[in-house]
Amino acid sequence: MKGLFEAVYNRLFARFGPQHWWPASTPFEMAVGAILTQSVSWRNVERAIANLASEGLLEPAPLAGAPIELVAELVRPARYYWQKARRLQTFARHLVQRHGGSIEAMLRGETAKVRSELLALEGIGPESADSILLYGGGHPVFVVDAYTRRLFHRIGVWDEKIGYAAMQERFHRALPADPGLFNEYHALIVRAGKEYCTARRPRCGGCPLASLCRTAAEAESSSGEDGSPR
DNA sequence: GCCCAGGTGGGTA
DNA sequence: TACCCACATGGG
Repeated sequence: MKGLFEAVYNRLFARFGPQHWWPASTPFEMAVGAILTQSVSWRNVERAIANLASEGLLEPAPLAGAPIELVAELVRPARYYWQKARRLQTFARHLVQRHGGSIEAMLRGETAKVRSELLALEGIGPESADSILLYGGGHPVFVVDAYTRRLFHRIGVWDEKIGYAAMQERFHRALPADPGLFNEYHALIVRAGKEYCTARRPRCGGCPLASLCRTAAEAESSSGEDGSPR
């Protein structure tokens, strides 16, 4: 591991410890969560997953065969529910038709091949595909997301408008291709992001990365010049 | 009442 | 390539 990427990891791990990701009991449930969590808080995803479980739909074949009206109603808490119901069934049907209903079978393939297979499915973009590869299949692929973009932008590592592939490449260059490390690092970024690095009002006080961070430094200095009380 | 959350796909210039 | 928008719930 090199430079800033190593320093950030060490600080986050020292503060938060192991995150035990992904929060799911099977690879298929993990993939369902990856689709449902798109632009939605995890709390709402948990409700949707519990609803699917209560109807026995956390398996590829039953989910693939269920009426879309039922699936949509069950995943309603996860927002965009018609769209996500369709995406879940597209994924489940792909597993049934191409892999005997086994996500493990699909994930046994070579990384680049499985990735392009996932990306070809409706509703699975780079982040969802990489999450499924890493957290569902143990492939050495670093997952980046909105928190990663924001947090490392505020630290001064890259521009706010950097794309997914460019961010991912920076991690792949800086880190050894270790799935265990990638797993923990991404989870730690999300943990820190939720707690300290939110979009509108970051809470830099107490953030383990504050001494590396421009936003935190600005908040600190401006409190002594312009924006301060009295 | 307002903002935002572990994105993706489709459209336009 | 670079933006813009639809999708459409629940919590702080």
